[in-house]
Amino acid sequence: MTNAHPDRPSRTTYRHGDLHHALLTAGLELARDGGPAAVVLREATRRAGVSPSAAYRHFADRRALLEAVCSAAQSGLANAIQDALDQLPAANDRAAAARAHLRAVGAGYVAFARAEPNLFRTAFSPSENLERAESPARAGRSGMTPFQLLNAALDDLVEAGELPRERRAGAEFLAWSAVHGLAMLAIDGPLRGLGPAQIRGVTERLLDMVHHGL
Amino acid sequence: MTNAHPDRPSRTTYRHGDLHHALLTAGLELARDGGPAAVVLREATRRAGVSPSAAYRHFADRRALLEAVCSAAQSGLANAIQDALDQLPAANDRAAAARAHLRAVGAGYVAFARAEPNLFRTAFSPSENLERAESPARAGRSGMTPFQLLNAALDDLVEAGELPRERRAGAEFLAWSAVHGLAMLAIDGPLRGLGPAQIRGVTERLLDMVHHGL
DNA sequence: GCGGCAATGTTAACACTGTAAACATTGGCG
DNA sequence: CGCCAATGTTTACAGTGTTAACATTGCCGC
Repeated sequence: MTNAHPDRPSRTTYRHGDLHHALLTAGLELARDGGPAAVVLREATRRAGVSPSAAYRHFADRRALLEAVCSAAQSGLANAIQDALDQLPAANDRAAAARAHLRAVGAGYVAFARAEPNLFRTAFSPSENLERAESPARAGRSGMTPFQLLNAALDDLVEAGELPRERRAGAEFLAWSAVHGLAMLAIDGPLRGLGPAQIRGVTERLLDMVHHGL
Repeated sequence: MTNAHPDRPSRTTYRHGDLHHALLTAGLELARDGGPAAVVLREATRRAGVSPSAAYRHFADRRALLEAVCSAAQSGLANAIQDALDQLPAANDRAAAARAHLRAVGAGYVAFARAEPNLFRTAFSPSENLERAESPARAGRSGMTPFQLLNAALDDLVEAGELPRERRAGAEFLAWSAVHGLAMLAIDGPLRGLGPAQIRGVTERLLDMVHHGL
């Protein structure tokens, strides 16, 4: 069981063609079912049908690959949030729409953590990481990173008159803290055992807390 | 630099005496300056002045050692919270005291994360972990785990009439989510660069949010 | 007291990892 | 068309977790 993809079509050309992309894809696959610790250089090269050292032509070291995978995972998170936003019904009440907007961001965040716990863990694994929360590599199809999607929702809340402008600054950290913490509890913590409906319930309550407390 | 403790007093007896404890201590030291990934069996045995395989007489595998270290780290977190509680001035206002009680738990939590980021990361690293949030091994000098200290604070809040009893159930998850998330942002996230005073400020604001939103 | 057993450590080995240096191949540019 | 830079391979080394076979010795029952 050392090789999940024993004999890949075993390319005939000497050059691979798009090894960088192949390694990233393999790494993402490894992360999806194994978390950050499972993204291993040699296994990635194996799946790409290439010798171990070949990876060093495209990534400085294992850490560099892991960070690329991590960015891809954050991009997936951004898409999950976007999914939640897309399902938002068109509302005529501006204020209610803004509130729903913020809630959808939180709900999408937690939903992704539950659907892809290993990718979620990977997205937030390496230190020196979250710092660049706005790197384009972390963006989803909307072109925005999870952090930016959250900020947009908060801005919307202000413009809708639902959040006093003087409380806007820093609010993203409060909201993010709450949602991120909940996501962690939901996949690794005491909330792990709960079913989807219950998780949704706790999430709603937490979003209430954020809304009232912000 | 493969061995930080080159020639330990190199015991004369064949038996070590308390290898289990020595390994755990070494593991904790490794975790303190290197995080969960740095707690490595062979290095721990080296520091204990013992051969690599000896560890297997006391821990099933590396994971088992890591989990023991993790419990110890949580115990440290419990003590940090207790420190914050101990510094609480004796108040005569029951309600204010209960509010301060909860805030102290949150503040101690974040303070520990900032003071010992690697231990904090270790405390919450292995999956299958937070589940047993009440294991005695995770308790601090008060005999309570971080989770139990939080619950006690919330109970106090109810008894002081500051939290409606019907909103008590599950409140621990909301409060924990917020504080835990903030702690993560403060050590690995965008809040990493902030100074102690600024972190205290954000923490206060977050605790306001929790208090108003609970 | 003492003999043997079970607990504890040691040695040696295996399979795996990341990484570097020297070498091989080849696409494309002058 | 020939050469060079980019890309991939081979080989090697140090480090890791883990196991099996062996060594030592504290302690418990006779």
